[in-house]
Amino acid sequence: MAAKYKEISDEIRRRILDGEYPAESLIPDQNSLSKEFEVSRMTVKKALDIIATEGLIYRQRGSGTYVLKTALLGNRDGYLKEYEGLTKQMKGKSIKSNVIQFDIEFPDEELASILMIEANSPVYKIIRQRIVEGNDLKILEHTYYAASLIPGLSKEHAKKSIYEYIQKDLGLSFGGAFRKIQADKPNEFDHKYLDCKEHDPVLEVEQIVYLKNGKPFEYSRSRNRFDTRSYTMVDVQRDS
Amino acid sequence: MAAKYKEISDEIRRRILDGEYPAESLIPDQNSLSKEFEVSRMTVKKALDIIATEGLIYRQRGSGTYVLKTALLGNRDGYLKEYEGLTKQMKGKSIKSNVIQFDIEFPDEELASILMIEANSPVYKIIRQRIVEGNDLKILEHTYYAASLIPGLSKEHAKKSIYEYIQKDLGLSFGGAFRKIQADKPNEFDHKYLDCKEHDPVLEVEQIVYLKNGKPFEYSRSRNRFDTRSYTMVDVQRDS
DNA sequence: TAGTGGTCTAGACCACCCC
DNA sequence: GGGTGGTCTAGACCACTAA
Repeated sequence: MAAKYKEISDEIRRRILDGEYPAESLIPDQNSLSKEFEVSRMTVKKALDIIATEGLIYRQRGSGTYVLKTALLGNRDGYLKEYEGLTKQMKGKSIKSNVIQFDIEFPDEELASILMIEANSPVYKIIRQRIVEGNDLKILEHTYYAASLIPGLSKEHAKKSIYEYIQKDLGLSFGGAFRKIQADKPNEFDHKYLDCKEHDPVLEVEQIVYLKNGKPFEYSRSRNRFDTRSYTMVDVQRDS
Repeated sequence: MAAKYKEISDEIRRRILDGEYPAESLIPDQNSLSKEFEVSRMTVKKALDIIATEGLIYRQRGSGTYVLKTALLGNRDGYLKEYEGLTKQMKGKSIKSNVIQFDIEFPDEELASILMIEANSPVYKIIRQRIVEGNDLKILEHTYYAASLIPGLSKEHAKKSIYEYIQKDLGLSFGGAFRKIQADKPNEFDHKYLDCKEHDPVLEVEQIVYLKNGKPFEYSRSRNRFDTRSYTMVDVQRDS
């Protein structure tokens, strides 16, 4: 049983996306909604808070709650929730993972520091070429996992979805990620696996992914040829 | 008079950053905090919600609230809150703005659609080279403003801070932004104003910035030489 | 002045962790 | 079983907008 505010926010989001609450229009006030859903006004407000951080509505004291006409911008191409994993992110599309390297080794000083582990605590080093079918989209991922946190990882998992193994088989939850996006010149790997021409720029997303308890378990660099991928995000001002 | 939950979250954040609540430690439970600050537990929780979305703490039902050891990662280089404007973002550093072009013109079809204006509603077109002093950091900005929303913009404002004009003089507030980050090959402008070598990749941030009422007022592309700038961000999973 | 959203309370119940 | 955080309530007061 989900929380009430979650169910209500899901319902209101649906009404906006389905056009029952059209863009630019006022939606019912919080008192009406609390009567309709038979909850307290606080619970309605909490539901609206979620919709607001998603950029769908705009509230003004004394006036009401409006549907923003930008509410339907959604379905962004590379919407950056990378900790969902590429497999989930590209849902509906089939992904082929070509495992180029799968090793277990000791981290160098920098990597040990990033993953907050000791120098004698091993890490998995995995390089994969991911191919999104029917899309001509190729991605090159250099990934390290702390073996102490993600035990039993195998090349078989790497061929499918590592995140599925971590979440379903190991029962771990992700807490968030720290990311750096940058452009780079292509290297030999990129030429080979991304079909880069000699001077084609590369877009790299470097990330550290954390478990819910704050422990970093993954460090990765995901490289894309400049003309195949971009990252989009929505930033909503808090307050109001 | 700020809201209580805001004051409390500011105070708790300070305690974490100052080390009064050390990394990895448990902070006082919500009942203790509500007694200390003389507010209800709901208000304490709302304050902690803010700190949690900032990635400083981790809460576990039945167990308590911990300071994450990643809490001090802050001070990221190009932390992506671009709607603050470069001037504010680079606070402490002096910025020189070299106005390359300042025009008012009619938008083409695509731009009119992006800014949600009519084809006969004029826009300011501004190209600026921004130079962060002592940093050798150069940025090339191509910007369009809807003239109907940002009246009275002048070349003088462009030499200083346009955002300051919008916020202080016009009294407008920003609601958020939609961004796309991508890599690109350098063009003639980049060679000239970013000191790009012939094949140096460029990192471009394309953004649409909205006012609080959801109206888009700015479309811009900010270009940086690949080795001078990266964008970092923190993504925290909701829930828990 | 009526109606809106923002904040806050005091208390309640629940799910969960740890002892 | 005792303590934690998550949710929810019913009502209150306030700030603001609009008529």
